[in-house]
Amino acid sequence: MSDVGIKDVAARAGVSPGTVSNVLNRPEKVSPATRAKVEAAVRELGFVRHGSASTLRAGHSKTIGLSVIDIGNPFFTDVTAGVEEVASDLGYAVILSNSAGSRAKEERNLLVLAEQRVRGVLITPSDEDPERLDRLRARGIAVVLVDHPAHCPDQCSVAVNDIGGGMTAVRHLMGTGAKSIVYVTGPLTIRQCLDRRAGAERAYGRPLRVIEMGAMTPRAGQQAAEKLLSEGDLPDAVFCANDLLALGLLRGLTHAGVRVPHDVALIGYDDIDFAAASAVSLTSIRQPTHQLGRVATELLLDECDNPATHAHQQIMFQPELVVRESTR
Amino acid sequence: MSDVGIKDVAARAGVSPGTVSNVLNRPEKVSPATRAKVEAAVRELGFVRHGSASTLRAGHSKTIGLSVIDIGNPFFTDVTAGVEEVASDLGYAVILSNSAGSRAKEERNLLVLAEQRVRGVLITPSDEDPERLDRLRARGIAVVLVDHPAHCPDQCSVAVNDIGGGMTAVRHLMGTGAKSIVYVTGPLTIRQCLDRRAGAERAYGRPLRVIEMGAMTPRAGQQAAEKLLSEGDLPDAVFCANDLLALGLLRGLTHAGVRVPHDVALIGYDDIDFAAASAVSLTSIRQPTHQLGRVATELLLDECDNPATHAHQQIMFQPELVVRESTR
DNA sequence: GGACAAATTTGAAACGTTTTTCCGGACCGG
DNA sequence: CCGGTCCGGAAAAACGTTTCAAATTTGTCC
Repeated sequence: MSDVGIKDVAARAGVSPGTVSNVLNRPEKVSPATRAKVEAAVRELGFVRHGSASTLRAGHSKTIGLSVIDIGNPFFTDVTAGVEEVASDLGYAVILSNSAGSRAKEERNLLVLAEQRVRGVLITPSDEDPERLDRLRARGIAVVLVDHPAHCPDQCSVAVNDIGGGMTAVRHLMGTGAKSIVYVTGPLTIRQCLDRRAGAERAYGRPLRVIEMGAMTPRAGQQAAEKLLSEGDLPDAVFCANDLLALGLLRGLTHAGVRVPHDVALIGYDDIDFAAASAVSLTSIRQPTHQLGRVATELLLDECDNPATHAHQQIMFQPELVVRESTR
Repeated sequence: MSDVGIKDVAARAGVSPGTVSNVLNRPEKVSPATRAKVEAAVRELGFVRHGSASTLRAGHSKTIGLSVIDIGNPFFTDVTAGVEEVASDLGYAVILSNSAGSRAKEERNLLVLAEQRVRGVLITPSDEDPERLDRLRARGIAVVLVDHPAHCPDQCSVAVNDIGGGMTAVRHLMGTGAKSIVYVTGPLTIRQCLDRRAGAERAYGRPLRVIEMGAMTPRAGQQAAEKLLSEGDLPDAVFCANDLLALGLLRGLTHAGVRVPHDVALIGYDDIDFAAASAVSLTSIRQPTHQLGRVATELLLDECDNPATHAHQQIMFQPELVVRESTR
């Protein structure tokens, strides 16, 4: 039942295998009459093309790889959803790999992708080292950087302006009258955290008081609240490097009897779904996550399907302020 | 640079292609000396096996498919993370497809998976119709049902006891002294929502007052709060079919000045990360989501790699009550 | 009606592995 | 020292497509 090949279809339709292949791949090259015959045979026999054979002979596959840093983070989930949408529409399969913050795992995953002969790879690199990616590209696998600006103009990238986002956040806080502002962040080895701080300080005009946590989770946010409270003098406002931190912080402050936004204003980053749903809804910097995934995939597939006309682009989206209760 | 094949390696190592293949696939069949030579050649030439050629000849691939209903839902995200972990460990690639609740899209995705000749498929079916899956299995593609009990004993499935979970939830609420309880749910066409209600009513001893929403999102939860408030008499407790609904409801109630848990106790379902982080932390029914993904993948790969000894299993996990502030 | 061009279709040779059969030599006991 | 066994490695035949040149049919124009 399973082993219906192109030859069986050919026999059934009374044509040669080559013609069947043409019907499958260049329908316009074959006369309507035979095309109909072949399509009927395909349907009757339940023929399904053998992707591997096709890939082997044609030299390229219908799959792309997606390598993210943390599939559990709603940010990446949204990106992934966007990627899957576009890829699926164009008949591409998406091979998902999660580097889980481990450089070694990322490396292993890229090897698997190379073995699968993916057409291209979408990746949010876990560090700045471009060497692994250059190796992929040397293999003829297109690479598009996601949420990371390209380091050179010979490749595509899709990112969001984190410096601008940081500026917007702090400008908004100052607009509500905040004088003293604290920046609560994840590891400052992460480019996003760094850039957001840089933007924030540019708007602030001088260095910010920084609380750096080891992770960017609700739990870490709650710990940050304790730290903030134990340090004594409360700031007028807090800028968190992402919403998970902000939600945890919000909970920690509320518990200690600190009222948000009355005592302390609070702004997050990412505008994940839960930002609007928390007890005090969270002002945040919205990133076009879904769009990020979609555009990155479109760029990648354009590079694959139209290598001749493809022009590499480094796209930078602008984030957007979403004002809610936590800063009102 | 890219096109180093097994022959090139063979030439370099001074052996035949067949021997290289043996080193790659059955290292124990080849003498240590030649194995070392071949491995050196592989390293020097940067050889990467051509997965498609391998699949074509060997008749089976190193990929599995994962078809989920909504990649945006933290529940599925956790499952996906578990799947990816196990698959990646065993050298399998995961092709992700998101049916987004659409039967047609699910069907298209399954076709793509069939073309890719995946070894097996993990699927949370979007409806009860087993026909599509039987077709896959007729093709020799193993299928494991995720978060859905198998309808017949000739296949594997991994699910969580939703009836038991519903019972646990309502028993807990009654234990805190609640007399009147409302069930806030998503569409009752969804098996999970139905089962949870069934369990809840079994514990309650009579039909529950039900508020059925069109979606299972925070927004829908907030609308449910409005509905609840407009209907006048507040219950002692509310059981929500998932945490997203519960978080939205919590926000809606809090806004209206209703105190949780003092005026109304509240329990959710899933125990997503944000349940612990909300302003009033949420009591919930925890499902072993990550485990669900892991075990399902282990079953699938066992079925693929040891077809002889494999015994189909229908695994049913028990959910677990996590008590937090919203019911204290 | 014939000649030439265009449009279709054919047939066979790849693509890079795995697998199976087969062969030469090393090793063993008698 | 001989015959039989084993073991490691070689050679060649698949696997199911796509592709390309060649062959055939169809169509056009005088």
